[in-house]
Amino acid sequence: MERSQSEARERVLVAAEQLFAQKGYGPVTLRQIGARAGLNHSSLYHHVPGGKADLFVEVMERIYARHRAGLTAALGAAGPDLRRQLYAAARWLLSQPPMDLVRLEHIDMVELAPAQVQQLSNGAYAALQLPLVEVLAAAHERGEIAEEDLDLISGGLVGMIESLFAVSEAVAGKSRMMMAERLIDVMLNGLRPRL
Amino acid sequence: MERSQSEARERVLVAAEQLFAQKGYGPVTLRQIGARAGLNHSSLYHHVPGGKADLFVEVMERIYARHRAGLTAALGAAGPDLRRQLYAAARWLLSQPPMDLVRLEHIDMVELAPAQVQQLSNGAYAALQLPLVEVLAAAHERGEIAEEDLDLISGGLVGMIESLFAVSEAVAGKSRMMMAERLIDVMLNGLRPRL
DNA sequence: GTCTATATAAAGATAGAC
DNA sequence: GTCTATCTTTATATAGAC
Repeated sequence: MERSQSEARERVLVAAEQLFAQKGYGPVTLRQIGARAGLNHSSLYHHVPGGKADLFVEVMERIYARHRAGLTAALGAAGPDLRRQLYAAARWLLSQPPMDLVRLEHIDMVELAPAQVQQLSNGAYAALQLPLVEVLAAAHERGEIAEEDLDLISGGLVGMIESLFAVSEAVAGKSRMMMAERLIDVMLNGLRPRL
Repeated sequence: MERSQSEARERVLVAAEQLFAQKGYGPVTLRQIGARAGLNHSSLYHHVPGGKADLFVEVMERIYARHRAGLTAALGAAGPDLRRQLYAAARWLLSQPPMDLVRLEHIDMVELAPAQVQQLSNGAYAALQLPLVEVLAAAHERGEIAEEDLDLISGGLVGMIESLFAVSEAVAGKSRMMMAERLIDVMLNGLRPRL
């Protein structure tokens, strides 16, 4: 093992994951992470000598890995129908904390070193875009969708679904998943009436 | 005048607007705002006695007012065609700093008092959704769009366009405006081929 | 209106005892 | 591995001179 794969270290990573996913990089303090992991904040440096920034990058990698696995599994379990696949992707994304890639790009990453920024950018693309691009490519080959720029489409879909996290379900009067399904239907069929 | 409408106060509000729009609430310090306004940070309390939180709310109200006016003007100047109207809305949104409503809802607002939260939520809706809902309603009456839930559609459109702020134009190889136009076309016509 | 000086709190990080 | 204690910095906020 290349790192101290202790049980306490795992607790630290889980605690940091919950807090970073919820509030981003800046607002989370090492004392909060330590408290949630049952440790004094100074003990974190034993498990993650690189400090807060290194901890954030490692935790984001874990989040990306889970998203990539979760999205791929959801898409695989949805069967061959594109609409059901996109529903499944939405269900997965809405089951997780918001990724808020705009915040990540414009706020969190500003505080990190360039190499860390590059690492996170690549991870986000592989986790959130690639699985969707694959099913879109298959649908494109079947002639079900016309558009060729699948990166653009997958990004637009993810952005639209994630933006539902800004909507209060109480105010909207329906669940985010219901809203996501209608928006996906619009993306598939278009706002303009079909003849 | 109910407040000290001095020239220095205006400089403070402009400086705060730029910084809050760029980084959100937490990461911005009063010292940064003061420096940009040419004032010691302690002098800010003369112009905004309520401190950082009050300053943020007042500044966000100004941002909302500008968005509402800018969006309405852009839509009006676009003429009667829905596609051109949506293009104009995208051009406006992409000309301004990201609003990042997910961050606002899940991070910034957590640090504010409930009354301030309510005020900001209402302002965001009136600024970003209402102008779009109006043109969508007109198009709906002309029979150009089938979907009835116009709040959902306008929210999805805004979220999709704003999510382009997470995309590097250098990586994508095209401008955000070009991407926005293609996504709007997809929303209008659908991914599925029209016969 | 603006400043200096300061109070108070909390952040990231390190040293060293156990 | 974990702690206490501390260093250093920086944040919001206030008091009071000018």
